[in-house]
Amino acid sequence: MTKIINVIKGTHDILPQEVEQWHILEENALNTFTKYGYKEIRTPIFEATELFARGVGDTTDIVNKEMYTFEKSDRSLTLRPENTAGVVRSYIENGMSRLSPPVKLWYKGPMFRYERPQKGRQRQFHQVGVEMFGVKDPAADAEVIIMAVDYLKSLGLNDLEVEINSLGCPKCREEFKNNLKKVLKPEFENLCEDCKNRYEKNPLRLLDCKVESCKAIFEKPEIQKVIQSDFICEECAEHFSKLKSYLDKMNIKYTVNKLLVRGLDYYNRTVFEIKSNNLGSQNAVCGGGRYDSLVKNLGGEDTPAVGWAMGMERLNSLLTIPETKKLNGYIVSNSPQDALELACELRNEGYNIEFDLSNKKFTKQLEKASKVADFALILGEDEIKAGKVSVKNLATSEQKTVSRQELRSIL
RNA sequence: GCGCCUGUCGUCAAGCGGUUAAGACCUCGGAUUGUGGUUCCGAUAUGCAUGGGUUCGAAUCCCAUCAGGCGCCCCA
Repeated sequence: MTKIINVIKGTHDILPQEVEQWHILEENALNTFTKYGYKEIRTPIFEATELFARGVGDTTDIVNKEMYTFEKSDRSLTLRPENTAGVVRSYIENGMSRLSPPVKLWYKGPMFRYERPQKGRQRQFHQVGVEMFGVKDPAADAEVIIMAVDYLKSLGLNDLEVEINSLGCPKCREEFKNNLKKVLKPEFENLCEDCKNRYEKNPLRLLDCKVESCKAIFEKPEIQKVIQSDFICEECAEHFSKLKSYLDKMNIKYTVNKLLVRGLDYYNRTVFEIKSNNLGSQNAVCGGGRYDSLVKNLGGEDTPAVGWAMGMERLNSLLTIPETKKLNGYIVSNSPQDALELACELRNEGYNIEFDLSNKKFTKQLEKASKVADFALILGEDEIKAGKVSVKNLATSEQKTVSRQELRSIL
């Protein structure tokens, strides 16, 4: 037997029985984001590798080990691992800084990361996300978070936890990093391998380590003192406290998590995640924050921005599978020509109609009809002769023989 | 990239060294030549992820590869 070809590791088919859920995610996204004045943007699935190296940051895991990069005509191209860099590129390239701020954009689509697949993590996955450009005020941060919660509510997801934190600006963060490194230096040799790595790469992440011996080290008073200190500068602190008060006023429940640090380099000040307890270890459905220097770093005008992305597969696994919709009618007939005629006629008027194309036995056709449709439209010899059709309600077994015009009032 | 666990029909599975590889659902056919959803019969794995090895004998034991699950890292 010829060998079959399988899907690539970390990718999967979205089968017909699952696709209805995706429609729900997409329709609710369009409706919710439109309410807030967002417009959809669709950017290419691959971009210049440099965009991600400069945009996402070349010290990040995403850029260092997770990108699908290939060469074509002497160019280095990469399948997008996330879409913020692409949207920013488009914002700059299309002169959107000339539009009156805020510029509000949303997107959905596949992203690619070369990672070890597990639940809630695949190599090709889908994100829906939003980006708002041009507003420095924390009202923007608040609105974006509120919209995320609103969207999740529209999907029936009410009990998710919103966590927020402030990373400060590059300047105050640098100071904190240095203090942290200084106080941890004597303990460096006692840290786990991962933490030794993080010490150089991203000291903020150290605090989140799950290894017991590391946790014990962090408990030491002189280290706790640094961790607990409010390292962010006055301006950043004000931004953060305004955000909190906006959220309070809008009755958005959240917790401040000082250990919340996002792995993408472009974030500053506000970062947030929305988590679920039903997702295993990949428990964040939504992640985002402010990235005030990204537009400038990619060659645009200095433009503040804030946004988030949600993993659609993760959202999906939290939703209950909707029942598949039944057809309006299934035509039962041994005359394919008449069945086809009636089917086309009704379909043109917007009805969902199917009929048997292989001329199966009457009982088989009716059995099929009962499974997939609300009504059986029986078009036998007698009906054809009389120019009528017998309509059977498959839930109640009621059956009437009617003219084709009368049919519309029943369906 | 690392650690632990798993892999039997389209799906869910029983089997744990010698069986004709259970069973259920789905699908298809029949009982039922124009009346379904109930019922009853029947069909459907020369095969146990793939490749090696151990053994008189392997779905069952061992090794490798591939794939999946969980955790770490990281992230949506």
